[in-house]
Amino acid sequence: MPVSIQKIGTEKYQKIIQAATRVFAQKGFYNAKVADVAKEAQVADGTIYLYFKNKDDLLISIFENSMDTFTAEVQKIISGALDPVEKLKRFINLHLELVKSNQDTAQVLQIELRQSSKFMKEYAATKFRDYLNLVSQILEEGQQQGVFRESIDPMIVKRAIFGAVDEMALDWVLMKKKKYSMEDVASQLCEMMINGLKV
Amino acid sequence: MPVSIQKIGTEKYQKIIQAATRVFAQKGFYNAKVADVAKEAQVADGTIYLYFKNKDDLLISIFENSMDTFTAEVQKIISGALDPVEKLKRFINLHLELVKSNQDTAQVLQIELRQSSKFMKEYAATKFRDYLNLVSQILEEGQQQGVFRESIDPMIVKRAIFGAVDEMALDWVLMKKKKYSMEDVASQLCEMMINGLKV
DNA sequence: ACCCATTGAATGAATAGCCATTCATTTTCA
DNA sequence: TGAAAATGAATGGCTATTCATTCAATGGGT
Repeated sequence: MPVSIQKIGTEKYQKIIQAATRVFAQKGFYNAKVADVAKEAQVADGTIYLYFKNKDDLLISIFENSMDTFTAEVQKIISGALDPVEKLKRFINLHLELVKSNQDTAQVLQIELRQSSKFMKEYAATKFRDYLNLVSQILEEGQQQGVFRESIDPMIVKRAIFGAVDEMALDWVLMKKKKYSMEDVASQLCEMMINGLKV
Repeated sequence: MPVSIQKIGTEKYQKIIQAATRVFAQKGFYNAKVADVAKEAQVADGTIYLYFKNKDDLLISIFENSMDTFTAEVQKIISGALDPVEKLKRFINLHLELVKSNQDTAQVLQIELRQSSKFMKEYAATKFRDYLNLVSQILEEGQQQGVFRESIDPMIVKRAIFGAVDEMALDWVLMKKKKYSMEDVASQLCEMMINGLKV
């Protein structure tokens, strides 16, 4: 039986997605058994295949499920008539916040974004680009308004900013005993980035 | 037969390590067969096991082999009586350079280590910390000399800097058609970081 | 110079275990 | 009561690892 679109959003579909997210984050995609996911979701092994084509599809679905949401959330919070500096601050804070409150998902995304088959990489790249472009938008806006230096190249710098923020977020999540708070991280990042960009 | 220490550095050992690096970068650790590595190294499957305990050991060895070298190289170039700003510039340039000229290794380190077992993650963390601390050293030195702001926390910012630089490097490597040169990347990064840190 | 015994390296076919996926059967529920 | 959903034991494919065998180099004896 094919996996029909109407199964998405089903209670069981969500339960499995969430279980898979936890399990993949915990053991890594390749070390996780489908049976592990089934057990975590309190479901029979075969049930997974009523909702997902195969193990890969499970990973792709996790990605799809969350990436759009994250992009939309960031989009929402930075849109409006705020000044670019404020937008950048909000972006940094929100990204950290999103990672913090979706730790397992964040770990899975990180992994999926970077490894996996060619198909997935290209597929993921598109969704990822949308997210990244939220940053370059801010940068361009800042340049137009004369608050950010003209010499910076938004296409390059968007990645640097993302890299810094995401590395911090993931590290903070993976850190056993928290040596500093997420607020400290946010303010340090904001300070450095803003000063690094301003005219 | 155990893998004796004296096999390390052997011509065949190196040949296998290099083949494995290429294959893992190409197909990903979990999708690569030991037989693939053997073929790439022009060696029989069984021969691999004369030099490495198992497939995991191959991955760990790649990591060990390169991480120390990289750390040493960076250490060398930033030591000496240069000012911290110059050191930071050198660090950024060298890291980019290292990734550029060791693309397969960089991919294996970045991508594969993130998704590997808990053991490897913790093992890798040590070597990685050594590398990161080269950055915080620079930052502290800069603060002592009064060129970098006191308000920055080296323990936090070292990771942000690494994140930005490494994300750029990896992205540049993975990018099919290069939209910009590595020199552009370096100068953009330097500009942003230095301005972001200066008093 | 030649022979051949010894040793360690290398080979690759065979093994064995793992685990994704299937599907005959059972359960649920409308 | 029958269709849909769920189950989980059985299957089959895949591949890491092993190991009996082959190969090559060395050197001691003639």
